[in-house]
Amino acid sequence: MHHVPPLAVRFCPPHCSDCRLRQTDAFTSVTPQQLAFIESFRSGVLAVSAGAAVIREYAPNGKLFTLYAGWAFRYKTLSDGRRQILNFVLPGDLVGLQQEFGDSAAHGVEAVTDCALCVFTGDRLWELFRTEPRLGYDITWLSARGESFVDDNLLTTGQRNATERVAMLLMHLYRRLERLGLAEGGSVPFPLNQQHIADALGLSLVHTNKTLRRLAKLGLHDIAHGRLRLPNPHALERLAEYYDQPARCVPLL
Amino acid sequence: MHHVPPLAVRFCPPHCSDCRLRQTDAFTSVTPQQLAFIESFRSGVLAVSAGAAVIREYAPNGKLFTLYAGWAFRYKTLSDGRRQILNFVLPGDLVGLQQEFGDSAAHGVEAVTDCALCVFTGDRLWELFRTEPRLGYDITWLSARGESFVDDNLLTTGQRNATERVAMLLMHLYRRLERLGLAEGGSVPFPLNQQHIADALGLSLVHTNKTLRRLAKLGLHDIAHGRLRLPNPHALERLAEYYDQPARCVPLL
DNA sequence: CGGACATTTGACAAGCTTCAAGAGAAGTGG
DNA sequence: CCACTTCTCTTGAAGCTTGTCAAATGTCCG
Repeated sequence: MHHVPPLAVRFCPPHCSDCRLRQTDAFTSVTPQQLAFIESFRSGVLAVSAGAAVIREYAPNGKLFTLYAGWAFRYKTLSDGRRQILNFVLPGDLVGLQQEFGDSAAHGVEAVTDCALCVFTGDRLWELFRTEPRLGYDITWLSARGESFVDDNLLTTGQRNATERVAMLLMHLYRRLERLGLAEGGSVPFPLNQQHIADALGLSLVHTNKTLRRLAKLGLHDIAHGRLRLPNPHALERLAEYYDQPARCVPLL
Repeated sequence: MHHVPPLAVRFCPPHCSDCRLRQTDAFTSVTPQQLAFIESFRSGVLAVSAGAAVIREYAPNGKLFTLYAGWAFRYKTLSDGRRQILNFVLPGDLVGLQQEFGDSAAHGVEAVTDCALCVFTGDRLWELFRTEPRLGYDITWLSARGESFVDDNLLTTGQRNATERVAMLLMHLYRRLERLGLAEGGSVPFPLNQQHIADALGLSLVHTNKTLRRLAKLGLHDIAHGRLRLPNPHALERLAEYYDQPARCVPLL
C-alpha cells in the first residue's frame, strides 16, 4: 500500500528543456541561452533512496544540488545524537551553497522519500557568475529565500509553544506544496513521520504526538495514507500567526 | 562612566579607501576597480542611535547596509510581543538582502549601540552582478555565511539546554569579535543586556539570568563594564560543543 | 506469522516560565 | 550634589509546559 511514484518522476530528464518543474508556473522562465548554460553546468543526476544521505554532515563534497523530485531535509546534529532539522527541501530547492562557501561547520542533507536531484559542481560556480550574471543573481535570490525559511523556523522554535509550532509547520508545508501544484483534492503529499516533525520543531517525539493528536481532534488537520489535509486552514493560520505570502515565481537552477 | 567610542569610529569615512575595516586582515582585499565600484554603489551613510531601528519589521525599504561600527541585531516578533533575535550583526556584516529578495515576511534590524552604516540601494544590485560579477559572488558568499549563522542558532535553540545555549552564545560572539581584532587584554566589548541574550536564545529573562550566574560562579565567564572575559574558553567550548573555525578572510561590501 | 518500526497513551520528573519583590546602577532635574 | 525615576540585574517560590520512561497498539513487509 506504500505510495510508489511512477518511475518517470523519479529521475531527472536528460535535457533541462524537458524538466517537469520548468513546465509549471511556479518557476521563472529562462532564455534558451541560460537554459543551455544550466544544462552544461549540470554535471550529472543523482537518485537517492529514502533515508539515505545526499550530503553527509561534516563531509561536504563541494557539490550543489537542485531537488527534482521527492522530499529531503537539511539538518545538524550534536555529538549525543540530538538532531535539528533546519528546513525541508522540496522540488526546485537548491542545496549545498553553504558547503561551497560557509565558514560554519556544514550541515547534512538526508532524503525523506526517494529523491531525484540534478548535480552541479561547485568549482564552476565562479564561471557561472562571470558568464551568466543573471543566474548568479538568481542563486543569491535562492540563498536569501533559504535564509528566510530558517529565520522563520528560528522564530518558531525559539518563541512559539508546541501547539503553535505544529500549526506553523503544517501550514508552511501545505502552502509550499500547494504552490508547486502538488495539492490534489484538498490534500498534499506528506511523507514525514512524527520524528521528523519533532526534530524540526525542537520537541520530543512524545510531546509532538500528543500535540498532533490534540490538533487532529479539533479538526485542524488530518494526516492519513501519506497525505495531509487541512479542513480549517484559517484557524490553523491564526493559531500559528502564519501570514500567507503572495504566490511568486522563484528561480530554478 | 559610559563608554563613548571616539567620534572617528562612529561615522563611515567619505572614501572606502579609508575604511578602517579594510585595513584589518579580517577582510578580503579588492582591486582598485572593485573599490571604486563599491564606492559608487554606496548611496550614503547612516548613523543610528542605540535602541533605534535600522530596518523596521514589516517595512522593508529596499536598502542594503554594511555595518561599519557598533552592534545591531536582526529579529522577528509575534503579535503579542514575543521577540526572537535571529543573529547579531557585527562590523563588516551585510544586512538587508532578504528585504530585497525573500518572499517571507521581513525581519527588523535594531541597533544595540550607536551604529554607523554604509547604505546601498537595492535597485542597483542587478547592475552590480552584471558589471562586477566578483562582487556578486561575494554577496552570495556573505548570504550563505549569514544562513550558516542562523542554522547554528536554530540548532542551539532547538536542541541545546539553557546552559549549553548561553555557553554557545558567549563563545560564538567572543570568537567573532576576536577575529575582528576587537579583543584587548583578554576581553571583548559586550554591550548586550540579559534581555538581548534571552531573546536570542529563546529563554525567559529570569532563567537566562540564573544560567548566567551559574556559569559565572563556575568561573566560565565574566561580564563587567561592558566587556566580556572568558577565563576558561576550552571548558565553555566543550559545554557548548563549539567547534572553532579556522580564521578566514570574509568579503566586505 | 513474525519482526521491525511508527503511533499512541499514561504516569512521573524536570526544566523552564511566570510572578513577585528587592538591590543595584544609571540618567534627570531641582 | 542629592533626591527621584527608570532600567537592569538578582533571587525565591510556585506552577505549567515539556521531557523521560514504559508499555500497549497498530502498521508494514518479508
